[in-house]
Amino acid sequence: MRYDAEHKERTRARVLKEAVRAIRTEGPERVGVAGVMARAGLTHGGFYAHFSSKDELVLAAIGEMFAGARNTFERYTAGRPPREALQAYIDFYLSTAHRDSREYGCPLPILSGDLPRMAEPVRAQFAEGVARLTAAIQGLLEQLGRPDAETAAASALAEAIGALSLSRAVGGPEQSDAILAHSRASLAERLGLIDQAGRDQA
Amino acid sequence: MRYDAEHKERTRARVLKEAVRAIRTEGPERVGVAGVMARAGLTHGGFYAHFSSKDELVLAAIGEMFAGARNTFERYTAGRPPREALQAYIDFYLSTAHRDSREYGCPLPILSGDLPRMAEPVRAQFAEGVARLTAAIQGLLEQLGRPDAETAAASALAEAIGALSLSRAVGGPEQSDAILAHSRASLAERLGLIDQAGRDQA
DNA sequence: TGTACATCAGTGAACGCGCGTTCACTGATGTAC
DNA sequence: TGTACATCAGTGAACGCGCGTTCACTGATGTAC
Repeated sequence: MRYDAEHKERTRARVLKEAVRAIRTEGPERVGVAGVMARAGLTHGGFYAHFSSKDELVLAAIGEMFAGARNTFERYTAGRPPREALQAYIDFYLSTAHRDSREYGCPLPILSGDLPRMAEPVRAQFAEGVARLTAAIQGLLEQLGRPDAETAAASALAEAIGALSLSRAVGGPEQSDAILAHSRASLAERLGLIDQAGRDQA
Repeated sequence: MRYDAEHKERTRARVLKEAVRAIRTEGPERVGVAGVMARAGLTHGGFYAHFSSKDELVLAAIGEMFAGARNTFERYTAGRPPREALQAYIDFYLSTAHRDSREYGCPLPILSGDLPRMAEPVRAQFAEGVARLTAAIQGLLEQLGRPDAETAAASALAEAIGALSLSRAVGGPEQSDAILAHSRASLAERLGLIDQAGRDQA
């Protein structure tokens, strides 16, 4: 290699990072090769030295997003007792900050609408992401001794994703804040958490 | 007018109907003027006799979708006692039939992902649709004597939308069916309904 | 140490394609006499 | 009743534009001697 061994890899990572940003901001159907490359400080022609097609880029970028989501879950829950861990993750998930920063948020609500039209490998990643997160929540609920942990986990995840999607879609800040607050209150009650922190933080 | 008075109106309705179909199937960003016109049995040039732009078409089509959704809610709830009405609507909403027929389903999960990128009038329609449906569910819960009807209604709607979105996004029929079943069970319990019908129908 | 060479990440012009929109036109139909 | 005319919904070629992809090239860099 003429450039040092990591050079190309670093460039690829930069392009990938910009692709993630673009998917989050514009949606997976609107990402453009030229735009992503320009934001990475390159011209569009060089793209094919790193990815064989736009579809491959999107697939890789979505993989990156799910890796990030697993990280986020870890960050909020690792080393905490189950009730506190659940509380922390839900408070984050249904926070106005999460709603407002599509750039760093959970990929599930961002991708769910476009997914039925996407290629199989992406759908498989998504399905695994859902299963993984549901299982993680279920695990916490089982530690709390809940007998219906599986149903409760699936239900909580569905509500969290639905509430976040709605709060982003609805324009007015009041209506949007209310959607998040109602779901935080409901989840706190259903899962036996304390809602205080959640309410105040909003 | 050279053609009888209703001729143009009927054509417009046909184009609009195809636009609704296309938005539901392909998503609002993918609808094409030429495609919609072709499905309506016309050539693309004639489009501008009916709509001044593609954006106007999309706006009108989405209006149509929300009108349909109000109809659907009425159909499942009108003339029924509140508990039965709620049960019927939720059973419909979280049915595999609803999941599988994007062509006739609720516009909220279909549009929520694309909405943050859409024009103001569309967002206003969406926000009104959410408010209306939440209020209708809240009304039923109040008739059932629930003190926290507002929170419960917002929470139930969020869960229903989230579960439907996830069940559509996830590929495998088992995982998808399970998501619906869990949310039906959870909502039935939370709202004091009987889940039998829901479980069996899936 | 200095010079000639080989490599290959990145450049930028060009391609075919589908899109939304425009526009001169056509021809089926209702109206006037 | 029959004929000439006016209307206008719908046609289809053309436009400019942005897209994903290709490709001949360039020039900064590492290697060989």
